[in-house]
Amino acid sequence: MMFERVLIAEDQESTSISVRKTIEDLNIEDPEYVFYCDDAFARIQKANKIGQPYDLLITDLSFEEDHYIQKIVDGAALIRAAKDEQPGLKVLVFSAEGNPAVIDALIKDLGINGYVRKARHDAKELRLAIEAIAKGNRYFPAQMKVPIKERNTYDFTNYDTTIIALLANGVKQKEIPEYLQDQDIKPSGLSSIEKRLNLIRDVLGFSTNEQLIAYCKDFKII
Amino acid sequence: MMFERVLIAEDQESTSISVRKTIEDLNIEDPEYVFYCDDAFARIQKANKIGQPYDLLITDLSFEEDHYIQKIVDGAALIRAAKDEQPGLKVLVFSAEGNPAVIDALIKDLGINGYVRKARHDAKELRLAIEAIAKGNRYFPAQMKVPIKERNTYDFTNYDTTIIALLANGVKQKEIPEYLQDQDIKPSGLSSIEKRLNLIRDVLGFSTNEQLIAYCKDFKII
DNA sequence: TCTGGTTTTACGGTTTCCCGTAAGGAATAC
DNA sequence: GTATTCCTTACGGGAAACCGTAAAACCAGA
Repeated sequence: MMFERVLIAEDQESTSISVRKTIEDLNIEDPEYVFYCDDAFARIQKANKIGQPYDLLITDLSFEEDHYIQKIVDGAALIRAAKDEQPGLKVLVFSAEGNPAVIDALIKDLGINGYVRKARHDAKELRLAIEAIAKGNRYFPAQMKVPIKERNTYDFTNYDTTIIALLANGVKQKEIPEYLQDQDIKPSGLSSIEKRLNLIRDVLGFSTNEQLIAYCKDFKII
Repeated sequence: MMFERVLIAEDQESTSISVRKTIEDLNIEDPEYVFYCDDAFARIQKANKIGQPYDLLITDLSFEEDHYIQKIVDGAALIRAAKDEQPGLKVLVFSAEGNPAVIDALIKDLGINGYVRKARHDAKELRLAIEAIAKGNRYFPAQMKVPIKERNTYDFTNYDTTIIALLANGVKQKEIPEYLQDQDIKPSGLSSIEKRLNLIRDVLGFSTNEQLIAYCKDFKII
């Protein structure tokens, strides 16, 4: 039982065209497509109201900002809003993001039904993913089963990222307490900050703050 | 006078499909396409040898690594190799990369003829760019004229990036001299390293190494 | 080979960071 | 109320980074 009503949220025109083509190759007529998250949500909302809800949302994760100010600025927020409006909506994420932690979070927190990485055989994969989801299955890249072990998992709290972001902005460690006090963030003592950084470095096996910053940039933690 | 022989180097299948479609819409028959840089270079080389060189190369910048080990691993290297083989070859870069410094380097160092950013209206832009290049013009995003001023331009040498990469890997500053000696990189004195870092931070207006690492990660210098 | 200039290195003082220990404070249990 | 525990902060010694200065090495050209 193939889908009938599909919505594509993807800001890159060229990618959007390809996705549409893949959909049409599956004999799904008139896939709808939008370039902004806000538009996507508006359509989902309206379709749901008039009793003709979408069967599947295919969405990118990162959307470029431009002069049209948007309420929903990325795919994760769109999925959250969409599921809120229509909990049963199937969601397939199509993104270049390769960080397992990010994908894992989407699966766990947002309950997405599939993930296809923009990569060498993405068009073929997209087709397989849609077919799988149509059958009630889920579709995730094969590597997804492995990487859970290899993660030196440390859950960065808001507190952690605040401190690390300050360091990355050139604030010296001993100046951080005043910054935290300004924003009423506790603990603000220099010792607490030192301890925290020490803990993080220790858990991740790092020896310097420089290494930590590099890591956080690589994994988009800051 | 439109192009006759076009080669597309793009590893994302979905994007490749769209680019081909755009080409065909311009009445260019049988655009060739490859998913690996090495394949692209091999075709350019062969075509040149038999006296039927390509008119235009459309290439991405970043190519995903997989189990096929490649000699040429990114678009910049491909362009360099291609221009070496066939200096007159027109090159259009089609990439998600938005950093003006990167694009500028391509224009200055590699003499590319056009750049289209993977973004909201990229398919339309791609068409315009191809038409412009076919007429002997160049095509670059409108914003390209502005950002030259806003750059705190510092030209990172190999030496600089080596040091910074070591820092980002957790090597302590005072340990760096031995690393450099192992690789016969001079100067290797701790003082020289300190001076160099001091200079870089100074030019860019940074106060800490952490800030420098963050910057280098953001701009893909390391 | 000498000389002038540049680059590299060595050295010291100061600041910052690192890290262990202990003192202070707040919340909870008894 | 006070004991216990947990979290936060203060302190101090040692290591590393920072930064200016001066000595040493290097490298032209005469």
